[in-house]
Amino acid sequence: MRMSDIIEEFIKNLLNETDGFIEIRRNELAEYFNCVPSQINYVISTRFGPDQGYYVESKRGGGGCIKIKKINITKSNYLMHIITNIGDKISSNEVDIFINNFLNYKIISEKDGRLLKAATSDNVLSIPLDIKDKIRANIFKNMILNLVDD
Amino acid sequence: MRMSDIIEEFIKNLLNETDGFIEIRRNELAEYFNCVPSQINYVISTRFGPDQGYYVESKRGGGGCIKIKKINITKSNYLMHIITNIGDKISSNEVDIFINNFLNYKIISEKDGRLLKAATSDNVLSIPLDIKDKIRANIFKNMILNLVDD
DNA sequence: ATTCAACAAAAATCAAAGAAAGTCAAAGTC
DNA sequence: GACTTTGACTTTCTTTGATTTTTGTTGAAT
Repeated sequence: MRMSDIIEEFIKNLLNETDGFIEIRRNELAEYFNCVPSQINYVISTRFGPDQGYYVESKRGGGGCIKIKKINITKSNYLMHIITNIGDKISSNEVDIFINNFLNYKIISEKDGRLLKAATSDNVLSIPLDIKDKIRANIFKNMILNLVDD
Repeated sequence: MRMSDIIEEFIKNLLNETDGFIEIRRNELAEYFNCVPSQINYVISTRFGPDQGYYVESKRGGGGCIKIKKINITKSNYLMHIITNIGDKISSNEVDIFINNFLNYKIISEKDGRLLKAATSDNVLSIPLDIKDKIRANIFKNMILNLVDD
């Protein structure tokens, strides 16, 4: 398992134990996991962005820290937000993260998750790079639209 | 016996031992068999496609891997039958007919029908004609695979 | 008591290196 | 001729580390 995944899980566990709000010391966390501090930034920027339903704030300098808040969302709000905020291109990895978050928030079922993945994964979409991410965005949005109200 | 056949058998054995789902490291496997990594791709693409009842997904980069899932055919041979009989290309119209039939026979839910449609419709797949129907077949088959067992 | 400079303590950034897997076509086999 | 094997090259994702930016602290000068 990747270090990034472990850290991600750790943070999500923390969030679950604390009603959705935590404050972490970047350096402490990095030391705990025996990685460089900037890895924490990597994890946060790839897995805890606003599109994933998290609000992040931080402060540098002495006593600095990173605050992460899990945004409370309703299903249709959230999905609509995603749809309107996805640009006209999206990578396989980004879609993956979205799907995982949907599952996390229990917004979609496991089966819907599998269907979304099956339709957007890189293996399945074996088309030229320059259009791949566009088509993926298309498919993804269209599918999500059909999940909004039920 | 050919190398590819040996690898194929090896993977199938793994799948049998693990309830039909495995995660492999391409490089490890290649090293184990003393072949070039891309041979693994060859084996997978010729023997573990949707037509053979396997769903495959993978991830690159550090910690990457290939996941193979065997779909239990006996549970729902109708859908499997469809998959194996769709060629490597399919039009939007044909897909629609399939979906309607599925619905008619209550093989899938309304929602799944909508998702299938959303991912395969012609306006979503705005790619050159020569590859469009191929990609559609790919998406369709892989989605159906994921409807088979639950 | 206030101000300012120097220092220390975080966190952010960004690019390079590393670690997988994918692609494609040439060469080899049967 | 169809199927396999091989390998050079590409793409994707992660890890690492040097450098920068921001914030807080301390202590001397006014």
